[in-house]
Parts: sequence; structure tokens; C-alpha cells
Amino acid sequence: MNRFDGFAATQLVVAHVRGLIERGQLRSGDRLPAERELALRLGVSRASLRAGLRSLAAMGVVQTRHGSGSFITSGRPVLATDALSFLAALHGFTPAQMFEARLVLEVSVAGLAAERANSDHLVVISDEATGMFASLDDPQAFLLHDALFHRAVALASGNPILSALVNMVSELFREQRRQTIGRASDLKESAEEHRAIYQAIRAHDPERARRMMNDHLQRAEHAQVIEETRSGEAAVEESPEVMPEAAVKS
Amino acid sequence: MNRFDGFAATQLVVAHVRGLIERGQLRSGDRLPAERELALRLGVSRASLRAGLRSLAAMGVVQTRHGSGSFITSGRPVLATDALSFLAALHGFTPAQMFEARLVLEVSVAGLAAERANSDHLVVISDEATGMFASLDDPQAFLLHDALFHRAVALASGNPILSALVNMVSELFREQRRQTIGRASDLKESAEEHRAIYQAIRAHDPERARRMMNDHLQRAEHAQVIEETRSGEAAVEESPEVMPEAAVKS
DNA sequence: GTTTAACAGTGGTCATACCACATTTGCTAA
DNA sequence: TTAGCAAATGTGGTATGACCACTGTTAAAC
Repeated sequence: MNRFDGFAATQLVVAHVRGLIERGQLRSGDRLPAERELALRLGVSRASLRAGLRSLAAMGVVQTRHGSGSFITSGRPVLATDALSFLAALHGFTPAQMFEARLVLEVSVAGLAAERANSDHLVVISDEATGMFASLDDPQAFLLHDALFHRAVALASGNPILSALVNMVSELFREQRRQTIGRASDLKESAEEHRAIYQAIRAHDPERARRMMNDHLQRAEHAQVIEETRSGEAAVEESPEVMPEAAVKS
Repeated sequence: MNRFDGFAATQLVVAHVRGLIERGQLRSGDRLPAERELALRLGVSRASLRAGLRSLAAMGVVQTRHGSGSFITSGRPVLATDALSFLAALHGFTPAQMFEARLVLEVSVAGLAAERANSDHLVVISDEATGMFASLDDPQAFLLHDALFHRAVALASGNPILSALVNMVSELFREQRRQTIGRASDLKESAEEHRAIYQAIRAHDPERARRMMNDHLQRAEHAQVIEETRSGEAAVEESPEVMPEAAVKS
């Protein structure tokens, strides 16, 4: 049945799991057979099977829990955000490019959310907005709520594809912004902008939601540019006021 | 130096390569050390090293060529499209959701392309448009040129993030459409629409480019819906005119 | 000088053993 | 009886060593 031994063993594993998913024999949250058994069943070594599972895990299709087993990823459709993050490290995305991508995606998404958001969606969005106001003195927490707010809006759009894309981009932005959020001075204004977006969505006013999201992103980008130039001057004229925390590792 | 043996060996590999990339010690197209050597250097087994590389490969960060070595992915920033494809198989994206996502992304992208496309970009876009006209009698080839056209437009937008996202969505769409393109009857009209988009971009007319892209996607979705209802009726009233080719595997 | 064959280097697979974590089972002791 | 704990089981994670398949180079043969 299988290809002759030693052909594309690991690829066979991926294809097999994919087939099971497409046939509906594996669904979100289901547990896969144990590695040793599945390897035997597919006629490949356990090493090759693990290689295949590793690929699937990197794509966010399966999650493996040490001691428990491998499971098809449950919950909402989510793309692995690492990939975009690596791309950023390789090719060096600029903040301008990130804001442009967010503008393209999120303005429309906000409009859709205003059309379709139900009360459950609204609660989550509102919670994150309050979370922002509650963490004005903790930039990192603020940034987290910021990202979660935008993801909540994307979720409310009702389109899982757009939601997955917004998740990726927002996480990418957060990773980059995390290092400079400390010098931001407009957290309160930012929170107000998010509140305005929320209110437009709650009022089911797509046009206003689009406008508010557009204004918010434009202002956020502008503020970040101002920060950078000011921080650049400061570095020349005097000692920097705020040191970005050094990311020390291993 | 390393974590005590047997901790998160495979994770260590990913983190290490990531560090090398972020420090600029590994750039696009570079070749990584041989597996046996790199494993020794990191103090992990070759199996664990390979697991890490497999993850990186699945994310599209590295490409490994049998007999030659492992290389940092060269060329333009591209996200692995498999992930979205798996999500589709798991959660079942509808054509309507796909078209909505494309509408959000590609209308704006077309506008940006009209602002920024240079002659190199225009050549590629034009080539794909002609490729569509040249393959009116070969639906699969037509569909390929269709996808490549949209990617060329995204590339011309000058934003690598948006380009990567459009690549993912266009590939997702193509995989889904591949099975039904055979019954399409409006290939020529579709080609004309693409030509109109190209001309708007070539004329550096963003507003027209956006409008043309918008019209194209709306018409394509409409045509596909018509197809489906007609095909549904046909299946009931009489034998289907065109059998979608069965995807036979293994 | 050209062609061809051998060689060394590299990733791909396999088999086996052992370790670490999670859950269940069943026994002990209160 | 029952609450608590410990052993047993099942699972993924890692390590080792060997061999196979592909690639590129080098040296030999023509």
C-alpha cells in the first residue's frame, strides 16, 4: 500500500494526516494515535513519523503534549505567528510597512465587525478596551490588551480567514513594538481611540467604525514616528531618558 | 553553556538559528553547517537538530536539499501556504469568506500597486495576463496564471507583508477553485478583467485599479455562485455535463 | 580535452534504548 | 470506608549508531 520503504516517509505522514482531516476522520481537538502505533500503521519509523508531526506542529495543525499525546489544534482557526516573525527578522519589515498592512486589513475588518458583531463579541472587545484603561501605568500589559482588542475586533468580523491574518499581523506588530512601547507617552489617547472604535462597532455603524480605525492607526503611526525622531535627538544631545530593556537570553 | 542535556533540545535549535538570523550572521540564501557538525556544536543529538530544522522548514525559514545542505530561504519573503490550507480543511472556509478576504486585501493592494509599480513589476503582471489569454482552453493553466497575476500585483505594491498575505490567500483560493474551474464558462471575460486591472496599474491610476479589482472579484464570486446553483440543478434534473476530475491519490 | 567513474560530503531513514511527563491504578493507612 | 499516596502504564522527547540516497567534486580513462 505504502510507497516503497524509504521514499518520502515524513511527507507521507503529513499527507496521511491531511487526508484524515479532509475526510472528517480527524476533527478539531481529536487525539491522534500514539506515535509508536501510528508509525507502525503507516509503515514508517518513529523518527520519520515524528518529523512529520513536527512539521504539522510548526504549521499549527497539531499540538503535542508531553506524556498525553498529540492533538489536532482546537479552538478558533489560528495561524502560527512565528513564520511572519522569522520573515521580519530575515527581511526587516519597517514600521511603515506594518502600519500599511494593518490599515489595509483592519479598517475593512472594523467595518465588517460593526455589521456583524453580536453581544458576545462586543463583551470581549469592551473587556480589552477596559483592560487598556486599567493598565495605563504598565506599558507591556497595555500593549497586550491593545493586540487582544484588535484580535477581538477581527473575530467579530465573522470571517475566520481575515481573523487569522489580523492575528498574525497584530502579533508581528506587538513583537516589534514591545521594545519601544516604554517611551510612549500617549497611552491614554490610544485607549480613547480604541474606545471610540468599540462604540462605533457597538452602534453597528460600519462607516464610523472604519473611520475610527483608520484614524487610530494613522495617529499611532504618527506618534511612533515622532517618538523615534525625538529619541534619536535625545541620543545625540544627551543621555537617553529611557533605555529600552535589553533582551538577554541564554 | 547549553541547558542541561535533554531539556528542550529541539527548541534550542530553533532559538539558535533565530538568534543567528537576528544578529545578521545568517542571511537569505546562506547555507547552514552540516547537520552532524551543527548538532555537535549545539550539544544536541542529530535527531533533535533535525527536528528543529524540520520546524524551521515548515515555517518556510529554511529549505533543505538532499545531498547539498540546508539553506536559509532565498528570494522574496514568502509564507508557507500549507498552514492556511490545513486550516481550510479543518474549519471549512466558504468561497464567500475567501472572496471577502480577497476583496479586503487585494482592492487596496491594487491601488498601492498602481502608485508604485515600476517597469519590472509591470512586465511580470502583463506576462501573466497574456498567459491567461493564451490558456483559455486549459482551465488548470489558466487558473495558475490567474493566481500568479494576483501575486504579481501584490509584489508591485512594494509591501512584503501584504505580498505574503496575498500569496497565502491566492494559493488557498486556487486549491479550492482547482476542483471546479473545469465548469467555468467565462474564462475570456475573466482574462479581460485582469487586463483592465493591468492597464489601470500601468496608467498609475490607483482609483481605477481599485475599482477594476473590486469589479473583478465581485464578478468572479457572482459567476462562481451561478455555476454552483446551475451545477446543482443539473445534478438533479439530468446527468452532470462536466464531471469535476476526481483527485485520485496513492 | 572530453567523458566517465570513483569518492567524499550531505541530508533522509531506520532501529533501539532510555528518559521525562501525565494519567490511571491499586494499595496503604487513617 | 475513604482519603491519600505510590507504583505501574502509556505517552512524547532525546540520544546513539548505522545505513541509504542524492549531490558535487575529483581523478582516472579515453
